[in-house]
Amino acid sequence: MGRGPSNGRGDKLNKGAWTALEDKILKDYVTAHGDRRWHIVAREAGLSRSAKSSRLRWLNYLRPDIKRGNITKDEEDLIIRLHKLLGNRWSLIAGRLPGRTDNEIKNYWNTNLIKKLEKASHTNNRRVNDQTKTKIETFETEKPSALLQHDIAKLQFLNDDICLDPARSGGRESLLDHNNSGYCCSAATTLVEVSGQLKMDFLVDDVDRSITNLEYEFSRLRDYDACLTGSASNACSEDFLGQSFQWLPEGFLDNRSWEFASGEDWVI
DNA sequence: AAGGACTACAACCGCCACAGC
DNA sequence: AGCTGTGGCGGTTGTAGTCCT
Repeated sequence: MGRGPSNGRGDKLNKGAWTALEDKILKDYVTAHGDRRWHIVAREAGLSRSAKSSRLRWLNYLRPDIKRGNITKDEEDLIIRLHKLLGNRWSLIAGRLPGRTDNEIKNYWNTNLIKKLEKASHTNNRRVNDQTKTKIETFETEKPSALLQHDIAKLQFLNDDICLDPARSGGRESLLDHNNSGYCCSAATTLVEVSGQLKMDFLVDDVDRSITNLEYEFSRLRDYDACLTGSASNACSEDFLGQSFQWLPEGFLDNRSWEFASGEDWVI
């Protein structure tokens, strides 16, 4: 039998479920001294717990701003959308759901949403052509600002995938996640020019989630657009400060009409 | 009522990034 | 430049509670 975990003083560390007394000790200590330097917290609070265990208990359970209770429908929708954009980056997703922890969202995803989405996907897949998994969704909108168009076009350069040939399509790539801020968009995959019109295709590979995701993704584009044009809130603007746009000359897209390409194989 | 299957979620583990030395 | 300590993250496990037969 190997040596058990220790707190540096030779004391054997507790593992497993936290007791109410341990919770109280930790909460009182962190409230008084702050939640930094966890090795000091663990040592000085008088808990026979590791720094890691103490930190996790505080962040996932004892923190005063934790929201207890069931995940709401709105929160669930947001989790699905964010997961579509960010993947298993639970801390980023949690950052967009006040009072929820990454662990809670991860658990909710693994125990509820995976099954729910698999079931929905199975149902919806029967509605589409079984020869293809990738769909192109129509999304009509008013013309975004030139600056946003500019940035979308920049993306195409970044991906080395700008194409004016509608036969080509790009892969799903991050659009706005320049600094791991969590603001990314996987929607703008292909920019094409057809008969003098600029079109953007949204490629989706998950039919049941496509519409809500496209709405969400496009709303993120609009948020981003608002930030660029100065019409957004400070909080939003701060997320995009310091971005630079230099791949296309100003005005490159200004005089083009703007729409999103219609899907050819979308089946309702 | 018993016990096996399933669910929910707290907690742990291993890995990585980063700062300080 | 390399080492060490620490914090943070995502994956996984353990287990209590619930459901089902």
